[in-house]
Amino acid sequence: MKPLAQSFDNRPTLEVARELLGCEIWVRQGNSLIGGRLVEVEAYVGEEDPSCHAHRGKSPKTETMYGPPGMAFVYFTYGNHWMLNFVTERKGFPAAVLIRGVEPLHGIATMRNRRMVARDHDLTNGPGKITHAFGITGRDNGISLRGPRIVVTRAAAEVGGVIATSGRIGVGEGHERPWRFFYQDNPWVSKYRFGTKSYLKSLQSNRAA
DNA sequence: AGAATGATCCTCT
DNA sequence: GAGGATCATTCTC
Repeated sequence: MKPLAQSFDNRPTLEVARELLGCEIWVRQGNSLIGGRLVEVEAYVGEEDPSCHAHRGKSPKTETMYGPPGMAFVYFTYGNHWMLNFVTERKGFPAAVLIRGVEPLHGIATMRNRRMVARDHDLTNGPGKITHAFGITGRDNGISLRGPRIVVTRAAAEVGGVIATSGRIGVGEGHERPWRFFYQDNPWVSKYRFGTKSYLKSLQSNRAA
């Protein structure tokens, strides 16, 4: 299980995001090993990006994003959910890739116990679902993605499928940037699609509030 | 299939 | 106090 090299992470975030598709994430805890393939990601790039949490500058909350590449940036949102990000670019430049969709490869019984859903493609087809299924929480913020607990590796074999892009989901200003990358038609891609009526509606309610 | 709603709580101000 | 890079459930057609 060979982790991605630092030279992989320390590049423009859009390149890293695009190439993270097909890579694998592995989480060890005790005897259990959970693994999956990344099928949907989003890039958040620098203080100039209005959707990036670092848009308002450095704070204890965003500090991990300013750190060296190859770390896990984990934060809490909407009362229930942890979000897992892959920190990119040089130390001091805040950028990260949000992991939104994962295709389960290993430890599926454990995921089912945690998630309690009827269909396997509901196990990990969304950012909050992934952290729940993999057992990732705020305790993991700032730890390395080169192990020992969490390891991100290159794809074991060539992964087929058409790669598509779209605007980012669930964000207000900046949503129009096509910085979401995913495998078209993969069942583990999250359900909320850019451009749907419900998505546009959520934008309106965000503005009203 | 699409739309609406409530859950629920960590982190910073 | 307020703000969320969401999810499951519960409706409606």
